[in-house]
Amino acid sequence: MDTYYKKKIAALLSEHLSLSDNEIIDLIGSPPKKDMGDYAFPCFTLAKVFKKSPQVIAQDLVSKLPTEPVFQSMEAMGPYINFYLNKSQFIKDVLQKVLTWTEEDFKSIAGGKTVVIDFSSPNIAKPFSIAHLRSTAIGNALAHIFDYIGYRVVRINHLGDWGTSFGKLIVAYKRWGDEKALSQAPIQYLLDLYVRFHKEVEEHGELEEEAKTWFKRLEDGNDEALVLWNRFKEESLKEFNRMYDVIGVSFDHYWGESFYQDKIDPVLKEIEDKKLLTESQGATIVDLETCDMPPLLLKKQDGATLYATRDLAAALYRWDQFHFDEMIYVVGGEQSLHFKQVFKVLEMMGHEWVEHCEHVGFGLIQFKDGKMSTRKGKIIFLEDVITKAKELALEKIKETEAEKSDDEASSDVDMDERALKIGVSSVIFSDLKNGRLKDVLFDWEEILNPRGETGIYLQYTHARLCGIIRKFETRIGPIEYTERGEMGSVTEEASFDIAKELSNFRDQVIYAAKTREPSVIARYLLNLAQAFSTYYRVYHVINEKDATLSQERILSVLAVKKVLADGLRLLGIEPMDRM
RNA sequence: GGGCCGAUAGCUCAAUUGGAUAGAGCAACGGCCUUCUAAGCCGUAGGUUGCAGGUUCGAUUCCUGCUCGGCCCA
Repeated sequence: MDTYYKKKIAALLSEHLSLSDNEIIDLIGSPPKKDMGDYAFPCFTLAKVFKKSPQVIAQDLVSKLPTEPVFQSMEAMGPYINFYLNKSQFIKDVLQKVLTWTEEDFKSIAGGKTVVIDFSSPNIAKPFSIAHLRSTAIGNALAHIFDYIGYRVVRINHLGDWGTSFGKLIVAYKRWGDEKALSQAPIQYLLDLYVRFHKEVEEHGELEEEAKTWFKRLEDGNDEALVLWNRFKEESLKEFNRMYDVIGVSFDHYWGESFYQDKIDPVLKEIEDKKLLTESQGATIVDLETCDMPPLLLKKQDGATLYATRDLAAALYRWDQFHFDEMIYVVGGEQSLHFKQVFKVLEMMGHEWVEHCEHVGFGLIQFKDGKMSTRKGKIIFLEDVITKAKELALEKIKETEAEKSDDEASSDVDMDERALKIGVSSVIFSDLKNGRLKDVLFDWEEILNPRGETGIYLQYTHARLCGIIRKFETRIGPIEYTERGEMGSVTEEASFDIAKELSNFRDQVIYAAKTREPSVIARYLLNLAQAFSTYYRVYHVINEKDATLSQERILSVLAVKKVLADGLRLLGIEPMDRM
C-alpha cells in the first residue's frame, strides 16, 4: 500500500530526473516528524548532476510538479521535497482496502513456493525449557508468516533423539534407575539421572567410556539399549506434545536424528565417491582447511556417527522429498560454525540447492549467574513460567470480574481458560519482541510484567476492540459495510495516524519474512495498538451522538481489529475477544 | 590463538538497511475512572550511540584498529 503512493511520487518526479521509477522509490523515506509530511524525497544525490545545492534543486523541482489529487500539498523543505497526503481520502482508501482484502491478496506474494522450516528440535529425555521456547516461538512465527504470504510451509521437528547422551542415560538408568520413579515423573527423573551421571563422572571417569560403549551398542541395534531408548523417547514425546498443545504449535513431521539412521550409509558412500572423505587420527572427516574451517567430523574413532552426519542425511532427504525453494534452520547462534561446515560440504558434493539453505540463528538465554546448563540441572521449565504468568493473570481477572455486572460475569472455567491464554501470549510475545540475535537475560520480573510493550497489552487492545464491536451491534445495530462516498467526518489527526499504521502492515509482513525476523511484526503491532489506544480514549464510537460519525468510526475499529488479530496469529498468538 | 554475534537513556530494547532535531517501554515524578474494560491514556525528566581513526554532502548504520561481554573451534 505504501508503494502505491511511492509510485505516484516516482511518476511525478521521473519526468524531470534521469532516474528510473525504482531508483526514486528507493530514495523516498519518511520525514522524522509528522508535521513535515508523509513522504520525503532527498535531493542530495542530485547535487552533483545539476551542479546546484540540494536546497535549490528541491525548490526548482517542486515548482515544476503538477498537482496530484492523492497529495494535499508538496513542499520543498531544505534539501527535501515533502509530500503531504490528502488525509480524508487516504483514510477512506486505507479502510476500504483493509476491510475488503482477503487471504488471497497476501497469498499471491510468494505464490506457492515451498519453504522447509526446521525448528524447536528439543533433546529427548530433557525437560522443555525456556531455552527451547526460542527456536519454537521464532520458528513457529516464521512458519505462520511464510504461510500467510503464500508459501507452502513444511514444519519439521528435528528431535535430538540420538547421540552419546543416550549412552549416558542408559548407563545411569542401569546403575541407579528405578522403574517406579521413572513412571511417576519421567522427565524430571531422567533429568535427575543425567545430572547424577555428570556428577559421578567427576569421580569415576570410566563411566564416560561405558556410556560410549552403550551408545555404540544402540547404533548397532542392541535390544536392551533400544528398549530403554524407546521408553525414554516415548515419555519425552508425551511431555513435548503436551507443551506444544499449550502454546499452540504443531509440526508436519517429527523427523528426529534417529530417523536418518538408515539413510546415513548412502550419504557416506556419496561423500567417499566424490573423494571428500579423509581419515584423521582414526576418525572419518571432511577436510575443510582450504575454506578456512575446521574439519567436519563424520565418524569417531569407535565408528559412532555424529550429528553432522545426520544433518547431511537430513538435508539430502528433505531435498529429495520437497525440492524446496528455501530451507531454514531455526537453531541457536552457537551452532553457526556447524551449519557453515555442513553447507560447505553439501556444496562440495555438488548440491547446488544448498544456496537455498540458511541458518537462522538467535541469541542465547542467560542467567545473571551464567549460562543455563542441563548438566547441572540449572534449568527453567517453560511450564513453570507459563503457570506463573497464568496465576498472575487469573488474579487480575478476578479483580476486574468483581466490578462487572452480573450479566457480563464469567464462569470459573472461562476465567481459567482466559488466564492461560494470557499467560501463554505474554511468554511467547516476550520471546519475539526483540531482535532474535540478541542474547536474552532471563528475568522473572520482566517476563511476568503485564505493563508496557507486552503480549498482554496487545491482547487487551484486541479485547477492547472486540468489546466495542459487540456493544455497537447490540446497542446501535448492524455495521454498515456499504462503501461510503466520503469519510469526510473522520478527519481527526489520530484517525489518520491509525490509517498510516494500517497501511504499513503488508510491507511489514514482507519485511519480516525477508529478514526472518518476527520482531518486525511484534514491533509493528505495538505501534498499531498504541495508535489505536490514543484514538479511542478521545473519540468514542458508541457514545457518539452523530450517527454517521459513529458508523464511520466503527469501520476503523473493524480494520484495526482485523490487522491486530492477523498480526497476533502471525506470531503464533491466538487473539482474545475478552480479557 | 582464530572465528561469529553483541555494545544506543539508570534498566530492557527500537531506529524503515547511509538521511532532517536518535525513538519506545520499564523504573521515577505529575495528571486522568458518573460515557465503549484504568492490564489503559496524557505529560515531565532522562543521550559524547563502548573508545580512536577513516570513507562523504551526511555515519547509530559502511571500513580499519582497540576495549568489554557472550558463544564457537583440537
